[in-house]
Amino acid sequence: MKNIKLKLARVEKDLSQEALAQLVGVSRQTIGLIELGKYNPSLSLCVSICKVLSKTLNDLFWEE
Amino acid sequence: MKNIKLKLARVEKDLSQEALAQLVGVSRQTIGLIELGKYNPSLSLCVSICKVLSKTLNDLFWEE
DNA sequence: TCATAATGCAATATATATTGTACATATTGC
DNA sequence: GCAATATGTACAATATATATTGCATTATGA
Repeated sequence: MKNIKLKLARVEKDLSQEALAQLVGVSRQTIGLIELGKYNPSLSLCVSICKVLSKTLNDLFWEE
Repeated sequence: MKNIKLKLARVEKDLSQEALAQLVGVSRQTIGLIELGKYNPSLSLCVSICKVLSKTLNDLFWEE
């Protein structure tokens, strides 16, 4: 399932996938694939993304 | 850093590492190593653990 | 319309999570 | 103290996240 919440949080900060990737320190594809729900990031990567986007794990990665 | 919160949540449910591992569908070592903070689980594994323990990602894996 | 940036997508390469097995050390109940 | 169970640890093997590159497609703005 796509991660819409991540995409929204990124766009809210006016960041491209590439810009976010650089801030987080991963490749652009990694961000793209996570948004597309095509894989399963590590916890530390999720945490890094959250911090860059000023969100928490529950905000971006928890589905009720 | 050790994941004390995970260990507490597990013990609260009166589960051994092995019992939790079986409920989650991973090996005992994986649970043990996560509690010891020796690695970096995948998001889907974190979510599975949370669900078994009736917690959320922020409860178990978010450090302020 | 054209140029450019942003994004999706695929193949291959590498790093690392996770497993299985096995053994050592703690811990707990008797 | 002893037996049984729970936990830490090590190593090799495997699965999978992530990187790299390159190209196709879709926006977006002049």
